[in-house]
Amino acid sequence: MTRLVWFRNDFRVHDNPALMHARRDNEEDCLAITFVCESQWRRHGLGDRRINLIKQAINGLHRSLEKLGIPLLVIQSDLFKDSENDLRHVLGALDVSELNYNIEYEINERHRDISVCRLCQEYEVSTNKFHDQCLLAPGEVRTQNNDPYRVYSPFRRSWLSLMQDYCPAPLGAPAPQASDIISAAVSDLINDRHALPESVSDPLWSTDENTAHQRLSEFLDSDVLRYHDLRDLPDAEGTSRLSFHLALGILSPRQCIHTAWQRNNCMLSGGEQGIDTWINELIWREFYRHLLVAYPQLCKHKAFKPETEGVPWRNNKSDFDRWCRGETGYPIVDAAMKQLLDQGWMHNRLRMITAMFLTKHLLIDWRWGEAWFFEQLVDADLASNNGGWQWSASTGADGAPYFRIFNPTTQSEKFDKQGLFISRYLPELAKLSAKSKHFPSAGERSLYGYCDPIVEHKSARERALTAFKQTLEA
DNA sequence: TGATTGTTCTG
DNA sequence: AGAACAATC
Repeated sequence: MTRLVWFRNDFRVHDNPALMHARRDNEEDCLAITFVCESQWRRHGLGDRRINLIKQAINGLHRSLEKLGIPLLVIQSDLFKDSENDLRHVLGALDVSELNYNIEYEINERHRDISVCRLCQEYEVSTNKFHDQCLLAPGEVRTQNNDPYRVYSPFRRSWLSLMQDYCPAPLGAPAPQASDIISAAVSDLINDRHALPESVSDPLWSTDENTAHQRLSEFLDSDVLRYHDLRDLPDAEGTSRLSFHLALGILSPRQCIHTAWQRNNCMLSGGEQGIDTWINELIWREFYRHLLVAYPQLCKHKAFKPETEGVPWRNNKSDFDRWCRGETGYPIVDAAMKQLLDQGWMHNRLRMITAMFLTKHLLIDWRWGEAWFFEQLVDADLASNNGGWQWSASTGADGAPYFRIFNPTTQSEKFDKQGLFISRYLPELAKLSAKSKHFPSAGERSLYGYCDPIVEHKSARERALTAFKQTLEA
């Protein structure tokens, strides 16, 4: 009998509940399986860069599993429904006892899993599902009324009290599997396949699990102490940059929080300020996942607040394109958008500034921006991306009130005081004084070849206020 | 996890 | 004039 462990968005061998369960003893052999559903991923909006990185992560996983004596069957399936057929063939070819996997919470993924479980029933294969994306599974954190939380602060309070200032230790990696346990059928199946072609590695984003562990310890050994003070400064590299590893499951949130908890004198809050603040960000991550599960409309391009569906978005394609390319004439916005294109990543403060600029100053539907970020980001994650966008657009559960509109120039002066980040991505402005970099004069723009502002701040702000006000207070 | 505007208080 | 504050968006 063979146990399957299905890797989906958890490309790691450490702290992987499904993998550990499949290797709980040596009674049966264990085969890892994963499906490369490129068309499905594109349909979900992932871009080239991220898809390439997933393939790289799969190849890395392949090598890690090899060291553990666990073969990985990589199947290229196109769409989810194709992967179901492909799984059927595997179940037909092998004597499978069980299928183990860690749960994905997005709607298409859940539907796929429902039909896969049905398929397993047909073949008398038991299915074991595990929560690995949150420390407290979605649904476990509820108000006294037994409702899901809609507001962050009370969610956080409740989350912390349920955790009781404790964080369970990560699971580690399973013991290696002896090669003689592997059944002939599995060997035949594996030998029949060719591996996923090695993709070009991305110098900025390592998919290697051990490198991620190193970065985590490094961050929590020193950088985190300045996290509270530096995390809002895009030029400072004050953030962990671990969102990518979390998004692909190269790291688990438990590994992150447990390491932080240890460094924080075994506290989840009320300890060192930097560590507290970082853990708080990870609780935001849990919050958005819990929301996604509690409110399925979030998976279907719906606003959390239905009344905001009436906002008269302008949806001007050429304005949108200028925003995407970083040609709005607001330096902090443009530098940020160029960082996204350059790195497949954007600093969190800049995500808020650019998102608010698109939805408020340009009055363009948050879904356009959400899709662009999702395509470009190496850390693209439906729950967090949607949560952030709906926060900025004031359509979300616990969003910014619609009248809280960032002034991009003020944000720039506050968080990029010397204009160093702006200079990094807009070298044409390098010669300007720090003061001018935040918003160059008309003369300075034409002198250095920088475009004119796409909208005038004050009138754009008023346009957005009016649009929201008429919609929400009608 | 704001910004703006108008008012009062300070020097 | 400019800080400090409150009301409003």
